Amino acid sequence: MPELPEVEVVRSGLAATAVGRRITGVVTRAPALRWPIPDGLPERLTGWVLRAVERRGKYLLFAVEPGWLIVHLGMSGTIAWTPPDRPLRNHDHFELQFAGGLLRLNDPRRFGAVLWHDASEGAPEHHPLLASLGVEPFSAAFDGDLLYRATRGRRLAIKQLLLSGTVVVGVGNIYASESLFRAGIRPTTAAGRISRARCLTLAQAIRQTLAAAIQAGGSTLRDFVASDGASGYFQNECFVYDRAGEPCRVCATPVRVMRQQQRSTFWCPRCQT
DNA sequence: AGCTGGTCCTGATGGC
DNA sequence: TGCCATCAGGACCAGC
Repeated sequence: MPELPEVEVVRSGLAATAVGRRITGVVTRAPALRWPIPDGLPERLTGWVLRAVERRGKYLLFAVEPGWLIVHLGMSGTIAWTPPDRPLRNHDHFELQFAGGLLRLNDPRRFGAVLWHDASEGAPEHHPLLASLGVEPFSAAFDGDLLYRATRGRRLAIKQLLLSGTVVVGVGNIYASESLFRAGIRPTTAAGRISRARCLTLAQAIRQTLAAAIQAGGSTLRDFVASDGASGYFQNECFVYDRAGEPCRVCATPVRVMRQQQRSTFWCPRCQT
């Protein structure tokens, strides 16, 4: 489910509602998501005030004095405030308790992650999973120039390069199709054959697409909700994603769908060349 | 049965 | 030949 916009919507919701509150308890109800949930989280987290909720790519970072709780929502994860009297649902794997509030992580497919990065290991950027991520799309480091340099010599299709997260993070399957549509670039184009000018356009399209999605509260295709339970509505604003056979919003040509690396790619054969 | 928002790992390939 | 970077496919999992 969650690509960068959805994770950012969750992050900003938690930054506004959870930061500054003291953690009163931690409950782990599953031995593992994608990886084992580390032992000792209750001891590491309980009693500390949550200092910040940050984001790196699609990872959420909950900062407390001894370190960072790292959470990834995978394909199907949600983390939201839950009434204290609400019975456990299936796949409620983890929870953070605060005075007067309860955050529950629910993840049916268990592709997500709950991990710990100790302050003694330095900044969380040094965590093995975060160390080799591409740049943040809203950082000054990300522009058409970077995209141009990073794509030279690459024969991989641009859609797949965007999904890989090695150049820029946060662009998943929905926003890769949407960004390429906005940039007018065919998803199968070899990354290394995209001109400098089109790299500039694409970098801009990526930023615009992600920003618009954040503005819309993310995309709720099935089950995404923000930390307050709200659905996103960017799916209604998509130009191509999940619109196979429907008329392109720009030229009315039927939107096409194809498979790239086992993932659906949606595109307009007329607008994208 | 086949599809779904992610991404790590493995093994194959290709260039120098 | 060997080393490296790159790339494709499989794996994980539940729900519809």
